[in-house]
Amino acid sequence: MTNPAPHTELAKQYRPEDVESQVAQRWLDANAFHAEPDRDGKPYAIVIPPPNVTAALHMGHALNNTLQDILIRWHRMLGDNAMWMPGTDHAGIATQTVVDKRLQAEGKPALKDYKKIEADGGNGREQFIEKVQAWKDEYEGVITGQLKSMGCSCDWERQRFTMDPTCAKAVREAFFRLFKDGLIYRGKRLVNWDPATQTALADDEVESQDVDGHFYYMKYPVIDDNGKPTGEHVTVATTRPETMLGDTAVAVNPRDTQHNSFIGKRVALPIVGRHIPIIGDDYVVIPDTSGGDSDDAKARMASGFLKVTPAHDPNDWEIGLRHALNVINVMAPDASISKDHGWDDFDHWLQGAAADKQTLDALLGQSREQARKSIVKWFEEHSLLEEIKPYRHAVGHSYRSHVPIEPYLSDQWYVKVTDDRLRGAAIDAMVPDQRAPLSETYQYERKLNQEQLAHDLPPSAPGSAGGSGNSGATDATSTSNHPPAEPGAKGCKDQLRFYPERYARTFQHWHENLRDWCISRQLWWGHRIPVWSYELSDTFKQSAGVIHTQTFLDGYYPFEFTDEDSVAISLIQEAEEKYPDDITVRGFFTSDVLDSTFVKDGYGVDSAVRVCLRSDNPELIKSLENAGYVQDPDVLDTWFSSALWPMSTLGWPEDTPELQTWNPSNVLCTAREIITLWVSRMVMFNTYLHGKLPFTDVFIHAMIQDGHGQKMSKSLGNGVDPNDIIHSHGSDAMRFTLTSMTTQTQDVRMPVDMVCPHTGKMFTPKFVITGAHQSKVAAPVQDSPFAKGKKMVSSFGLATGQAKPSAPGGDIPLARNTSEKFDYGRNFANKLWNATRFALSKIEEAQANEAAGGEGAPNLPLGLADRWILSRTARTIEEVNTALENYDFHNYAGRLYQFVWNDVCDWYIEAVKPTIGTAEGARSRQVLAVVLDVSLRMLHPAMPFITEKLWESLSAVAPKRGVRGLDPMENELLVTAAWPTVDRALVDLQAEENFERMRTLVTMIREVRTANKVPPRETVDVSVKLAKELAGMIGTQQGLIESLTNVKVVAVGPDLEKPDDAAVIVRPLAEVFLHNQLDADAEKTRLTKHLAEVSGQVKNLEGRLSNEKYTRKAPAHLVQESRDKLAGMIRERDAVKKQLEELG
RNA sequence: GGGCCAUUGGCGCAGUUGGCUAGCGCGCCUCGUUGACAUCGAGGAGGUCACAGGUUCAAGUCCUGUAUGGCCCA
Repeated sequence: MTNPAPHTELAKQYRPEDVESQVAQRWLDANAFHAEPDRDGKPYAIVIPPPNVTAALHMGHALNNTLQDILIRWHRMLGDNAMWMPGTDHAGIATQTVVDKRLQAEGKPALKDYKKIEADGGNGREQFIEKVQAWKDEYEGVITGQLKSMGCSCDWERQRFTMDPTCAKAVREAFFRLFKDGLIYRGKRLVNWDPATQTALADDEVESQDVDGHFYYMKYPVIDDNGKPTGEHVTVATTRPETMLGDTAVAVNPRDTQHNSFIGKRVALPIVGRHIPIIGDDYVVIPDTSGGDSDDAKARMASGFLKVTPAHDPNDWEIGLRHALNVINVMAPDASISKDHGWDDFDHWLQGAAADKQTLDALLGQSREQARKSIVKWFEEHSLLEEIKPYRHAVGHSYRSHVPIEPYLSDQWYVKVTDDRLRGAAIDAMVPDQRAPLSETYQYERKLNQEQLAHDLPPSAPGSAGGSGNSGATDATSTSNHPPAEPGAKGCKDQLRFYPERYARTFQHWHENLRDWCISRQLWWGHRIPVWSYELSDTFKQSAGVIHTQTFLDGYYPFEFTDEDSVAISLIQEAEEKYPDDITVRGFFTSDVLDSTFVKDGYGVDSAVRVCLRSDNPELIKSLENAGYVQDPDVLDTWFSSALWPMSTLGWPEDTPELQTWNPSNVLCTAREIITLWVSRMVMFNTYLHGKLPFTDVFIHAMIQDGHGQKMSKSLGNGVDPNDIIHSHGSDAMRFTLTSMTTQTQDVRMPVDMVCPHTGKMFTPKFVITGAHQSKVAAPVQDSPFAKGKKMVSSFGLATGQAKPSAPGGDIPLARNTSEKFDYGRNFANKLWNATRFALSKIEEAQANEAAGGEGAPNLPLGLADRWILSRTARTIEEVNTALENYDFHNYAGRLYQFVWNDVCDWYIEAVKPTIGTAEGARSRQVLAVVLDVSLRMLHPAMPFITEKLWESLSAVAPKRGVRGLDPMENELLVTAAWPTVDRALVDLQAEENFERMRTLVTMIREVRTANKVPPRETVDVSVKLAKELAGMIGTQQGLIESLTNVKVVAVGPDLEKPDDAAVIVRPLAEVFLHNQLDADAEKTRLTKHLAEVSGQVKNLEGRLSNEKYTRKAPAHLVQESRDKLAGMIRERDAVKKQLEELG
């Protein structure tokens, strides 16, 4: 043992700041967190949910990582080969936005300036990415520092970042394989478009918010075959009048008897002049006045006529597909009205009678909000506006920029997650007892998909990873030295289990209702899509009839190529021969043309040759680019790389020892919002690409809310930095409190207080209401309640930029947050500290006496208290194990809290205090040492710093604890010491029972003393009346009872008479007489109350037992229990009654 | 609209397959500091378990409905 640290070094109070860095250094020096695949022990792995590099961690992360650390430390102590993979996520859109905002705030060139540089042929993209990279480096450092301060025992040597070369390689390979297998496609579809950041978003990046809007009722004139108005009108109802510019039909429900006669007629679109058909479609809501459902708000709002704008509404898009309608996009990417992004018939209809060129010209360039006003005004002025009704409805908003999403027609890349090889595998991966019966819709879709796959794929490898896709010519060669996946991912079936299990339903439901995943993002920060495209010439397009998506391919066309087309195509054919493993092509000249996913799925057609490269081959890329191929400018959705995290961090696609050892990992710890975003995708990718699950258990923990029940968020600045809590309470206190607060059902509400930077004192800040959600947050600037006139900035002020703090020590510094919730953990840490300090002092004292010629430790028998606490220890180990096995962290912490504080400190230490320093206390010293040792070991995963420190001291003072079954293996550091094992032989029912009796007597005596106002320091006489068979046992514990209650027990027995002037306390166990201490009034009050209680109980029990049904039907042992209890209660009642009578 | 969850002393929460006098922490009241700890110790007060029905010998726990709040998905 180096540097033994005797108890004398231990301060009177636990001061975390003195201990944490010192202990952390010892772990570091021992490289205690590092694991190697070839080490002994069962593999156990956790991959960290990589925090975004957008900002520092908050309490939610602190909880998340504490729980992972508990599991990892526990398994490390169990002797498993435990590895916790750390790292961070690049968080594409979030980080790009944050950096752009900061650059703007600092008045430096920002994103739009770099975009201009790029557009002008400069390296703007590269320059901007450098800025983001710098931000990433900064925050990666901050986050790593926070995790280390928290004591997270990550394998830091293995730390990864989702965009580092290792992860990038995995992303590249995954994209290539999915592309090759036909699971990635390019489609022209409506996407969720964020006009502010000008990128597509996935469905789950859209938040729906209720908005007060209106229903507008606009009249369109009906025309005859010659385009002449018939004088009739149809009234369409819409919440978005501005999209009427792109209307290509009006729809009526064929079952709507009042309106279906219009089907087949045509209307002239006002302002635009376009002639559009009136079609019949079931989707249209029948108005309540026309027989529709009057309980349906939509039926009450409906007019019977639906304007159909396929380019600007998802439902209309579907209708458009069903009726082969034209798709007219009337907006630019910034959601302003534009004729340059797919409004191809703009000029065509200008001649029409209904067109209003002047208005149209004015509309161009207007924002969607302005355009709405202009168009409504126009309809009003032309008497075509029938009505406006208020209507509150849900509108999708960007989770990042918070502006309303525009459904926008654009070309994007998709992962075909609806393929049975992905979502089917994810559902099959669930353990059967958590899998509900599949929905009928899903079963139907699945059957169709499986039939299609059986047709498309070679029968030898159904659904196999790395199997060939649905195009013939280019996929024939699919061999490589990469790890083979198990066919059909059979090894993944029935393995995935959720804790708590109700989240399995969320997982399943999500998959059954899945839509394909849009993975391209029009951003710069992220993994660039490894596809080079050659846009085929107009000559080709026209020959193929592929001018715009409104025309679907439905037959053969005489293709015509230009010379450039031919060069581009032959280059690919040569490259495919030269690099058969590393290149995959999709496009019109391959067999795709006959067997195209795009056409078959009705997603439109493609007009380019698209080449995916497995890796960057500079020579090949150069020749591609010379031939006119251009790399896709987009990057991948962040979750694409996150989905590979459990594989990429371990070196996939290389078949590394790490991958073999730790994939699948054992458990993923996360919050429930992540189930759909991340858990699902990891399961699909790991299963498909590697034939294994990413993890077998998913533990979903609570979310941390602020004191007002609001989610902690970066934008609200109501998140609490773990370092603030570590500063005010210490890391262990934070960890232990968080662990205790996490139950299986409830989210955690944590009132946040502030620390005044001028005085160091805590106070509750002033709150203000802010933002769209009316959130309650700490006002940006706060007055110090302690130092008059002094001010400070809140974290909300900082996060929103509403206030700028001065440097620490300045006029208006930033205030740290804190919460008195953490007092719980701090107090507990202090208790543990002092209990150990006490034990060590006693052991050292005794050792000093022995050295000075005192007695050696004799082979004394264990006393009652010793036997009791050892029994409790054995039980506690069992209970703690069970709790941890079930991810029941609340009970893990709770049991240990109770054990250490109530059992060890309140009773065991108090019981042995009089003797522990003497020769007869030698065994108790050993027992205390062992009990503390076990406590420290079990608490270590939750409170690593303090336990490591105390264990060091304990080992220095008492290297051998000397209790059979619980002695530790020799080890220098607690972090790698063995987890305690249970010795059932230590469970001692007799000792538990007798100690419990002793404890009851002590409590009785204390109670009657207090009730009769006996000063604590006064030693008084008591006598105890109790059953003969118990008298002997109590007699042996007499000294213990006396020392714990400061009394003199003068008599014990069954036949004692109450002395005159004695106060009495009665329980089923015994009657205790407190001599010469009667406070008659107090006694009367107390006993009267007691009598009422006991009488009530007696009545209750008599009632129960007189019920014949109860005695017949209830289990016999319960009936007997009731009888015994009743007998005791009656004795108790009679004794109390008698005493009351004597008092008069 | 669909799904999930919650409602237990002033506050924050436990309460396993129905079965000991419904627990814990904070707060509150009374008392207590020369040796582990005042970040403490001893004792105490405080709850018709949201509401209404039902099942059962027995309901905080199971079932149905209602109310309120939260989250997720449309």
